[in-house]
Amino acid sequence: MVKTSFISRVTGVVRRIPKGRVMTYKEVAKAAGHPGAFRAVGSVMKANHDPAVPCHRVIRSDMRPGDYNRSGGERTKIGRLVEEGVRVIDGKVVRGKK
DNA sequence: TAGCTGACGCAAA
DNA sequence: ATTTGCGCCAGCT
Repeated sequence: MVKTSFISRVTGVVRRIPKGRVMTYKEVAKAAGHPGAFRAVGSVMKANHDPAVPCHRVIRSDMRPGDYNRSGGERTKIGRLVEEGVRVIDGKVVRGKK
């Protein structure tokens, strides 16, 4: 039972994100086969709250954490990323190197 | 069924 | 550097 190609691909990609690593919405959309569907990626995330899909590891291309939910937004996401081993400086995500 | 919104991205001003 | 407009797909009203 495959919801839609897009959702399956997106969830599959996000699920493969290793700990301490983050991927931008654009990268995920591209990896999912829809390089221009970064909007849909976000929509799918909130609509599909799958525990195996660490949506908090998906950030914006601006290096900002973006939003996670309406109850905390960036702050909640930042704390989660930091616990995973991702360095967040000045509200911006740093991928292991600077 | 149709229309609007949204956890976004990029270009232009 | 910041703001505005446009484009994209899926989900909700």
